[in-house]
Amino acid sequence: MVKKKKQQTLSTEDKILAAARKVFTTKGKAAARMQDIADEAGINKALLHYYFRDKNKLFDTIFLAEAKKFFPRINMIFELEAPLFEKIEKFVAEYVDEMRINPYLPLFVLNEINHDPKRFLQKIWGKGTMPKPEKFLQQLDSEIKKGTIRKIQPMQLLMNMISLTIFPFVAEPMFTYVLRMPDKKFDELMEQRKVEIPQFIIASIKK
Amino acid sequence: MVKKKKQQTLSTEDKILAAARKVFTTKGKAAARMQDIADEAGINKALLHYYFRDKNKLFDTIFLAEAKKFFPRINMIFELEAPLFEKIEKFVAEYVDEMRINPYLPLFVLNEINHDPKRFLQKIWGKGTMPKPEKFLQQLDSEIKKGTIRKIQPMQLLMNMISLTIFPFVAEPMFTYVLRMPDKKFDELMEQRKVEIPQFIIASIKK
DNA sequence: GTCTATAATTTGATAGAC
DNA sequence: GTCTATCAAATTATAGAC
Repeated sequence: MVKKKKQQTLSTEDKILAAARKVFTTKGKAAARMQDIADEAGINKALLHYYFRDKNKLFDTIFLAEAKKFFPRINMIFELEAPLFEKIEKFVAEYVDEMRINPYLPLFVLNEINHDPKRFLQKIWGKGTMPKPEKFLQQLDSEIKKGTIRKIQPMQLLMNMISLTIFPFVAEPMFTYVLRMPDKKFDELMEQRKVEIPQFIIASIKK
Repeated sequence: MVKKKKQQTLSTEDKILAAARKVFTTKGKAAARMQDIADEAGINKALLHYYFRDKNKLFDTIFLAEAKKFFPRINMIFELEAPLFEKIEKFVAEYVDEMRINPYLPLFVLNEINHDPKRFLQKIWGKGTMPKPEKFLQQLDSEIKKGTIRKIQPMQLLMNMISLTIFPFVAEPMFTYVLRMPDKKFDELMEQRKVEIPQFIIASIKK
């Protein structure tokens, strides 16, 4: 018995959070209006300030929650104990699943980090969750020495893996336009990529 | 004799454009302040409005110029008449060079498109420059049939190529932080990618 | 063309009734 | 907790002198 709510109706706080999430992630922090959020939540501005003192506090709450969906999965591949190819498959599948649900996620997070890196580093990201890529990079080194995969700079391979997985979601509007692709077709392609990306990587590095 | 300017000092209009470009691309449209731009240009706000009627007009001027640096190169690979592997190398090298000079470029463009796709499609992108990927996709099909490269969905390969090339620049702040990488090291890695990416792709698809 | 001063508008935030 | 009304601050835009 985890959830106590018996009603389907959300609490005011939850309505605000859902509305704020929608407005902030689609418009960005600077362009988001407190009035937009109030309208979206079906309440008035004063109530926003009652629950969350000001716009910055509300934004931080949302951003932190979204960043937690985005980053821990990168961490995961660094921590996970598994054979290399299995790790790659798992990483790609998890990320694609997350982003098919929340396609706005990477662009929102990357953009806000870019606009205010210091705030992000100091206030948002606690030192406890600092990712440690060393283990994964060492695993790559070790596989190269064993001769399982061809010689390649581990850092480059890591970048390739992350780029292949995340970028299409960052560039969705561009892709659907440049390639004249309906949203449904795009979503199908993303689903296929859970297989396509690991295949592409492994075909490139396996000896 | 292309450039007529004999003085090193820029015209007021050029100073404004340079300042606006810097402020818009680093802060984004919504967070950019006319005062910031005036300060950066070393003039006052009134003069901004004298040269460009309002913020929207100024922004459109900047965005259009930046988008033109970003998109035509995608178009290039669609139009170019060359063997496949050569095309890939050329595409990657051109893009990486452009983005090493303007690392902010892809995130700025993709973000503003995302925040207002209709404005972008209707006002900014003329139908004349509409990219036509068909030729490139057909070339891939043809190479697969010839047996030069393994079976792969052309659309997926195209996405892979673009993702590998552009994403690191979108995610620079994340990479330099997560991988604890000084800016100089990042720039070195990007230079290497001009070779690394074509190698990575070709190793994956060549038969 | 360029400036100072100021108007007009937008927007975040608060006071106070219910 | 929730609302209406209002204030205060920030920001775009203009008027008018030089």
